[in-house]
Amino acid sequence: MKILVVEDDHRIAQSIKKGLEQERMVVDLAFDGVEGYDLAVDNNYDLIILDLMLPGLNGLDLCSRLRQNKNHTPILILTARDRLDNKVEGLNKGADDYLTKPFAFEELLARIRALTRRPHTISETLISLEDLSLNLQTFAVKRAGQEIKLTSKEFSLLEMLLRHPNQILTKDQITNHVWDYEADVLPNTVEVYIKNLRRKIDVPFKFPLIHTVRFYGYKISKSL
Amino acid sequence: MKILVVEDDHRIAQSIKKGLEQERMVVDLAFDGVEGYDLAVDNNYDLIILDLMLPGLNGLDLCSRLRQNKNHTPILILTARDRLDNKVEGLNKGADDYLTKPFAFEELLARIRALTRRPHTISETLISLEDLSLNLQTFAVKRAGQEIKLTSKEFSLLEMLLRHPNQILTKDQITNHVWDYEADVLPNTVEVYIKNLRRKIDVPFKFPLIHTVRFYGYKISKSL
DNA sequence: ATACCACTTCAGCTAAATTTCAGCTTTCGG
DNA sequence: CCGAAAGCTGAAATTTAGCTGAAGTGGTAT
Repeated sequence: MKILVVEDDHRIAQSIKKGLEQERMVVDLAFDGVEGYDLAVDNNYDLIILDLMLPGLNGLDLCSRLRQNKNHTPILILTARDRLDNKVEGLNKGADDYLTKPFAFEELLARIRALTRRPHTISETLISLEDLSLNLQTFAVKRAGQEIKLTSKEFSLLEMLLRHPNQILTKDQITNHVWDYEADVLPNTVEVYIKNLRRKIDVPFKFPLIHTVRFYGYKISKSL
Repeated sequence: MKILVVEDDHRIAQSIKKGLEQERMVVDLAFDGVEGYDLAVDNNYDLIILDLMLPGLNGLDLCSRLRQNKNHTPILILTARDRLDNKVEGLNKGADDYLTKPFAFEELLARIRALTRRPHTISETLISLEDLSLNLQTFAVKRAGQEIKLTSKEFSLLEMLLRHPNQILTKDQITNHVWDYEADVLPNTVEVYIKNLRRKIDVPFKFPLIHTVRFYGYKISKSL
């Protein structure tokens, strides 16, 4: 999966790149519109992530130019929350989806998955580990056949854990994925969420799935 | 169910594609007439949705060319409201139905169902959940044997909920289905409609069917 | 013109989710 | 066994999504 990110804010661009690479995607960066346009026509990307406010060539124009050239690469637009009116215009110019800043990385990932998956399959909407399963379509969470109600942050955190089973995730990685990049959350916040998650999906059941790895972070796995 | 959408406006094309995929249909897109014609002859679609104003080869010509080639795939034509005269010509050239822009997605779905359902069956005109039923032919709504009067938007919203029972629908999904794609409604509008629907179909009865799932949306189901 | 009706928006309220805090427990090297 | 750092926890404080009564808007029938 090869993705082009056109975004002049280096901090956001880098954080997207880092996050996507962690998901085994290949990421190219462009910091202005012209550079972005050139890369887009020279390469066959699976997806273009495009900020609207760009030096050089603005996002909307870049978008319509590509479309005029019969380039149908899916385009995901990033826009500031107070400029929602751009949404309509963007979708008019040929963009496929949009996301308002600031966004949590998990949200971005969800959009990317939606735009790039070729045909729909059931397996993509259901992730599970042992007797725990999580339905991304209905947001239903079950363990040992029992339905469990989670809040949205809890769901998002559990989703991230389940997408990286048997792997240690640091509190830092977690805050970067689950919270938006402007949020400045304490490590303790993650601890609290882990605690609440455990209360719902671990404590009432025979064995725990979420494990603390002192000094490193947390891990979801069958044992140890 | 495999459907071809020939539409040069990317926003409309994408919104149709996204909506139909949610209904478990497979959707191919073509952005101009020639591309559309090629796809249509190479694949055996169950339905073709065709915009009239197209670059390359216009919709009416595409339509008659297919018919000349003995391709009898049902064709649904999209046309601007102020060009209703096209309707007659379209139907003459072999189209099976037409829809004026802008349309609400639920309208489109209704046409598609009409064109692709093989034999008529009762089950297709009556959808129900528990003691609530909804007749698509007569637009009659009943709960516990009692007739209920709904406005057209209320009906449309309830129909969408009932077509996806036990499944959470976000406010965004709802506005995309029930309102036309040019509408720019606030999330609160959906809340108000839900409230009015509840007043009519939930409050006067023993147990509620419409449930709020905080942060995610609404769901119609027997319980929880 | 007038009254009605469906539809949409608004502003204040309520309740739930989120975040922080302060004190507690556990772990681990010496 | 002790002290320090890391993690845990219950509850308070804060923020935000959703609810609601009422008002505004535009179209249509009388």
